[in-house]
Amino acid sequence: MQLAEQSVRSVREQIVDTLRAEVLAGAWSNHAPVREQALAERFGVSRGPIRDALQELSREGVLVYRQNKGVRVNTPPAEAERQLLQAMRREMESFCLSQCIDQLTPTDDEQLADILAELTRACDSGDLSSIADCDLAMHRYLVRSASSELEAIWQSITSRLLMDYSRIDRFDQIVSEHEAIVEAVKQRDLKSAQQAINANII
Amino acid sequence: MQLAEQSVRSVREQIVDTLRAEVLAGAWSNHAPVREQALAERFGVSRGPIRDALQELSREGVLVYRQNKGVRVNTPPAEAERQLLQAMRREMESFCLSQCIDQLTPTDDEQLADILAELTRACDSGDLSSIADCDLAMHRYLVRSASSELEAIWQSITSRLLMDYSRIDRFDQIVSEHEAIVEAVKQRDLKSAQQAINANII
DNA sequence: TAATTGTAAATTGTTAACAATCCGTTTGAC
DNA sequence: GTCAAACGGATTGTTAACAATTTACAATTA
Repeated sequence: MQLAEQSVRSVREQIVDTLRAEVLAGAWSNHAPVREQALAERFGVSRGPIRDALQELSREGVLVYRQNKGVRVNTPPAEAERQLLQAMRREMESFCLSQCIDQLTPTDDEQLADILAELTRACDSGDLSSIADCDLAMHRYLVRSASSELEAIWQSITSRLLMDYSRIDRFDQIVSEHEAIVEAVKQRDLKSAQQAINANII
Repeated sequence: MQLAEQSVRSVREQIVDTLRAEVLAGAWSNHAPVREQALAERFGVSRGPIRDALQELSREGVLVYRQNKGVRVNTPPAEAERQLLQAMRREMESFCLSQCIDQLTPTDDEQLADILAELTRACDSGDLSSIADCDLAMHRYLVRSASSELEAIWQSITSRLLMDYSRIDRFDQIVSEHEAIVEAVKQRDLKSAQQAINANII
């Protein structure tokens, strides 16, 4: 894992991550169109990087793009699609765990613990955007540890699944579920970790 | 299915489709970097739409983007990843068939027959780029008929899988496999169609 | 020679202006 | 009064110029 590479993130990446967290946290309406100029002013850049970010989020499924009409927030998938996407997400994360769990180092354990701590803080304060961010960050960490190649697909599936993130009310359960994941991973117990992941993806 | 919408394709979409077909057909080296200016001149547009297209293909997994260094052709996935991606692709296409097969119309049958005819021509002439294009077009048609939402994920999986497309030598087998798919779909025989799809995805 | 520094060309990243398109409103004919 | 065409503001799409970064190569030094 190259920390130096990751700490320098492009303007587009930062905008993408910010907007994604907001949308998945339910902070945006899916009726009002998203205006490029307004976002450009908010982030203090021109429309170019904004368009890049919106395009990426559209490809990812968070937003929907229509020619000459800009983007809007995507709608949740139909139930049948949702079940398929969920099955695929479980399959991917189980696979990634099996690939990476024996190669993780104490450093990785610390990073996961850090994410868990931040998730706990976010749940305490009830900051939905931050909760969504931390929740996904932990799963993403495990996926990325196994294969950066699969990360984009995972993100695409996850983004489409979590459209109803704002309905969460049991913050404590989120924390305990992720504690179980971190603990099982720390023990290098593949079966338990996969179980914990499956229990968390509902 | 809105044909009017689809027949008007944006500049970016056309460039994306053209470049994807070429890369998947093995026409590009994965050593030489891709230059934006050269592509802009080739397509007769400015670098803007080219950058959009390259970004989309990067997100899709056909190309790999590195900050300030442009893009290059992606490398094939490791064997373990390839197997996962293949399983996911099978799962998706089986699902999409089950969703759409009873809602297809004779018009859809004709469209599939058209794609098959074009695939046959492409195999006769040995045009790898066109073969890749037609092969994917048929599968994409079925996926899109079930859910335009899933199309992007399917494309992302498929693009990463087909990196070794240029190694195909048995053109006649490609045609017969797709004939089986079209026939089973025409009969609205879900089981047979799923079998034919699975046999084709290897 | 090998390693390092400096420099210029090439390339990507960003911006602002301009063109094309969309959408609500007005105008006008019937 | 109703409908359709035309207008105008707002928004997206494209372009070309400029800024920042990388890369290749020459010059310098140990």
